[in-house]
Amino acid sequence: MAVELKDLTKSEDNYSQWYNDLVVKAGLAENSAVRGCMVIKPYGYAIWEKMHEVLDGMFKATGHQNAYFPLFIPKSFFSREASHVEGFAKECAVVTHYRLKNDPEGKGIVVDPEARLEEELIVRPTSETIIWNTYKNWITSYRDLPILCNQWANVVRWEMRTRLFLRTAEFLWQEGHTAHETKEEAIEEATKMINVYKQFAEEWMCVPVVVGHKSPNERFAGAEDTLTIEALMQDGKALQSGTSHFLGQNFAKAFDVKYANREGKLEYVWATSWGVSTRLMGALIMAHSDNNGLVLPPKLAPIQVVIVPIYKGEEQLAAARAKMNEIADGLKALGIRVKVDDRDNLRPGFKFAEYELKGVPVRLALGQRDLQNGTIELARRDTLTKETVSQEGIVEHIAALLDEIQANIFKKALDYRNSMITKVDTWDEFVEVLNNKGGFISAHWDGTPETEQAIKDATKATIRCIPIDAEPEEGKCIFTGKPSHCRVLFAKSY
RNA sequence: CGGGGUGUAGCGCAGUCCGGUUAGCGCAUCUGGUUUGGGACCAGAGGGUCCCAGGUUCGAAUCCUGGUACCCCGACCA
Repeated sequence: MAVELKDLTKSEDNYSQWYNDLVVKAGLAENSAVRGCMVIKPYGYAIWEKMHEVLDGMFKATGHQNAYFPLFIPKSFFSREASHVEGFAKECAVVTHYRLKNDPEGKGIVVDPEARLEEELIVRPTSETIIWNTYKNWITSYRDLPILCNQWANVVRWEMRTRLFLRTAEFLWQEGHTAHETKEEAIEEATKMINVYKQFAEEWMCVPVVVGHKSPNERFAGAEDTLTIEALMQDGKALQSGTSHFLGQNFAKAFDVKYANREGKLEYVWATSWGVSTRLMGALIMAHSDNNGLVLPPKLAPIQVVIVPIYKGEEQLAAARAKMNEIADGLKALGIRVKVDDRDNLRPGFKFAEYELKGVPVRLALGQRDLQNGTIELARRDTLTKETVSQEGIVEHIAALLDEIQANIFKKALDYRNSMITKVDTWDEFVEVLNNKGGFISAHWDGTPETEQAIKDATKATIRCIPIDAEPEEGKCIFTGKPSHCRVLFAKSY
């Protein structure tokens, strides 16, 4: 296998090449034969599957139910909400025909021109329109509300430029779509779900995030307010990792979804939508990985503990195997995901390197010495340290250690992130920090889209969010000098 | 869509400028043996429409024309 990652020089141009290399070599995913799409390999999918399972549990615990809506959306649905169509029109895959046939000139298979659809179908880039067209039939009275649905699905966005996990033409996600009686209830729902995402990112992925509002420029097409969780990658760029939108009555009006309220009057319903995608995989990889490969938080690692035997000959292998299985059984009894790697054709050093590349949190190595002394070698992926410990109580020790590793990975990411939030008050400082340090820049902004655009044009930095817990503070916009009432976070982003 | 780069064995590449035996190297694979506490070694074997099409030539991986795919940078991107 001879895997060697290119040197990780953070915040250099080759960071994305390094990331790409890592994703492929760690066996997570690769580019597919279809432009801009990716193949998620079993190891990568196992991580996603775990994320899916945990998030799904969190959605259900907050009263949501899963449902499924069509992949294809009639073109006409799309144009009902003006800003929505404007936001997505440029990146839609369109189905125009429904049949192929043999080329009469013998050049293989061609699209049958006779089989043109009367109305083209859009491959969903997001499902608001088809879902609201459906909700219309489900809602007549306040007694039908709220509707709290979530969909796990794939969507397609024909982006001009793609990156594994971060921006692929097709990606997996979940999208929650809820309908409510009142504005307050919808806002509360949108807030609740962004906090679910924050909790998931921090407690499961060990990725600290800032919760905040998007500026109007960055808002979802069709939303009145977009809440976001913003994470920081190791090269100092921000990654929008999940969003929750308060849609107001925009889609209800576009699809004419009214309900009879408690006074018997017809009103439009209030809506939210919220989603996270396989982009979270990119966040997980870019937030923690080092030059030896992935560093996975124990809670999401498909393999939490791997046991590698060191032996000479069949007899020693058999002896090691017996002890390894005993320890593995003990770990499994505590619900720990453990793998015994007794492959006979690979040497220990190779296996060590391989599991480091794959980010396995804890590695045990068991050899003759250990069998004689009742010890075992224990290596941590997060700190790359190893020690020889007693086999006595090893199972409990590891159970506690996994929690410690989880906490340590988060702390490391949090310390880094906090060290990369820089307050600046002048334009010169802003440019200086942006070019030399990166990360989030906390600065005053006059609140206008024009200024945000001008800053973006000048520096490529955008407002990542207006933090939800931002303290009111009087100041002057770093670009125009006009008055501002709170700081916002700027960064370059993926 | 612009700028740059690359298509040669499963993977990574050399060879291309300056055309010339049977297209080569490393890794991986298979066989046999020795190994095994940080990416093993020896011996042998298998594996190729040199991205595609056309052209020039006695002869093309190499030169010419056209096409195509992928990668990086930009533009673009709730």
